[in-house]
This record gives sequence, C-alpha cells and structure tokens, in this order.
Amino acid sequence: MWMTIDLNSEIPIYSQIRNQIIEGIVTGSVRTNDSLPSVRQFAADLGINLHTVNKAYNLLKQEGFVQVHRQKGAVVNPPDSYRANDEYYTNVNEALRPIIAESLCRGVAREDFLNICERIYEEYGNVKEGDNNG
Amino acid sequence: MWMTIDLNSEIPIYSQIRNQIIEGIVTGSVRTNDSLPSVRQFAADLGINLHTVNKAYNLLKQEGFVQVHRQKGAVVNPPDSYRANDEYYTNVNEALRPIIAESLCRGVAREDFLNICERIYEEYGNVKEGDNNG
DNA sequence: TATATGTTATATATATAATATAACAGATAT
DNA sequence: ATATCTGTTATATTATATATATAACATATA
Repeated sequence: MWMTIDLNSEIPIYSQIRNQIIEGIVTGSVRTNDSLPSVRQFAADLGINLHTVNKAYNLLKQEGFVQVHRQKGAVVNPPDSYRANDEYYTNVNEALRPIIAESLCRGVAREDFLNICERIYEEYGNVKEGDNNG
Repeated sequence: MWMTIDLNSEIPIYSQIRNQIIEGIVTGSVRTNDSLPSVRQFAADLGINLHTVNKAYNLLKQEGFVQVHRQKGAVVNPPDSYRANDEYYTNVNEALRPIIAESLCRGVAREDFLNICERIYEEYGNVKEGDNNG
C-alpha cells in the first residue's frame, strides 16, 4: 500500500490519510468504485488505531469523496459527487488568503507565487478537468 | 484598533492575531518600527487573556516579523528581517500541495485556481516586492 | 516611588487527537 | 449453522494544544 504516515508531523494522522487518498484520486492510483482497505486492515498496515482510520474515512464521506457501506467498506464516488461548489470556493479562498498575505509580506512576487502553484499542478500530471478518474 | 477575533473559529485565537498583523503589514496599516499594543492592553481590547496575545507576539518574533523589547513591547522589523528564504518556500509548498490536490480532484481547472490567487493578490493592493512597508 | 513593560511560574478547564477494549449488527463464505 | 469479515457504537484513558486565571518578578521610565 502507498501511504506514509509521519507520526511527528503537526498534521493529524487522520488528515494525512485523507490528504493522501485525495492525492491518490488525483494521480489515478485511486479510482472511482475502488474500495479502500478496511479500517482494521489499514490501521494494522500503518501501525495505528482503527478509529483513526475510521475518522479519516468519515471525513472523506462527509466531503463527498467516498460512500461507506456496511459490508463493502469505503467506496470511491464518481467525480460528480465531489465537484467544487460555492462552499468549497469559499473554503479555498479562506485557506489561501493568509498564505498569500504572508508571501506578499515576505516579498514573494505575484509571478513567483503563481509559478509555485503551476509547478505543483504539473507535479500532479496536468490532469484535465473531469478527466482525473472515472 | 483594527482586528476582529472569531471565538467560534477553528483557527486558534493567537493564529488569528498573527495572521491579521501580517495582513496589516501587507496593507500598510502596520509599518516598520511601529510598536504593537502591549499584551495587556491588546488582551483587554479583545476581551481575551494576555497570554494568548503574548503567544501571538512570540510567534511573530520567532518568524522574524517583530522584535520584542522588555520595555518598548513588540516592534515591527524592517522587511529584510523576514524576506522569504528556502525554509519558507518549503513551507509554502507543503501548505499549497494538499490544497491544490483537492482543487484538482474537485475539477477546478488550473486557470481557475490561478485566477483565485490573482484575485487575492489584487485584494491586497498589488504591492510590489520590497515596497510593502518600511 | 509608582507605574508600565514583557516574562515566568502554576494551576485549571476545555477540546482535539489517538489509543485500547469490547461489543453489536449485518453480510458472506464455508 | 457457524465462523469470519465488515462498519459502528460505546467507554475509558492518555497526551497535547488552546485558553484562561492569578501571581509574582525584573526592568525601564515618569
């Protein structure tokens, strides 16, 4: 299984799991209708508690990325289930504002900042809209 | 005093203070050599504890934005004291990666994302590098 | 000398994060 | 039928982060 957990990170373990599953959807290693490992199996593989995995799965469920069935486990939804909406755009803005303010404060030119973003976009393979999985 | 604190936010109060002071440097309402309010005065104004303000000030100190004198309080450093360095660029990348991955996953096109960033940059007044204060 | 500053030290309360066990309910394979 | 695997729920415990409450200390200044 891909996925590496940093126990010393300030990012909670369940957030690390969530983020890496979303990364998996982007890069194509996780596809629509894929079943994620069971909470017990995944927890054992990572050497952590099943409740931590469960928390990550329920977060992904709440955000529309997966559906949790009692028997099939967590199944990845089709892209239409988690398309960006107004709420998400609001969240992105609120997340970016302090980052950009600090960059501006530290003398990072607009062009440089946009280049950083573009580099990350390319790192994820220049996936086209609606073409990231399915 | 500008600065509004949202006690119900999931963002810690000391982070809100830190972020808004950095915003103040960007917009020009806080300038080099300005003294920030004393921890007791600021805490009283905001209706919070002085230790919460002190934590924000020490964070800003650790990040190079201010110098804390025993008597003068927290004084804003000149821009050269907090210019972006390699460590900061690493931090920005780590902060942006999960945001961009999720945007990509949710079908936000690269152009749209960059437009959001540009809009925020313009919101802060298109300050030129090295010209944001001083 | 009084006052204001940041600093340090305790103590407490609350919330979050993570773990540890245990049991429950439902589907599936043997 | 029975064993096994699923997510789920329930309790309890530990550790850490956040925020507050008091108090005292050291130092510069009016």
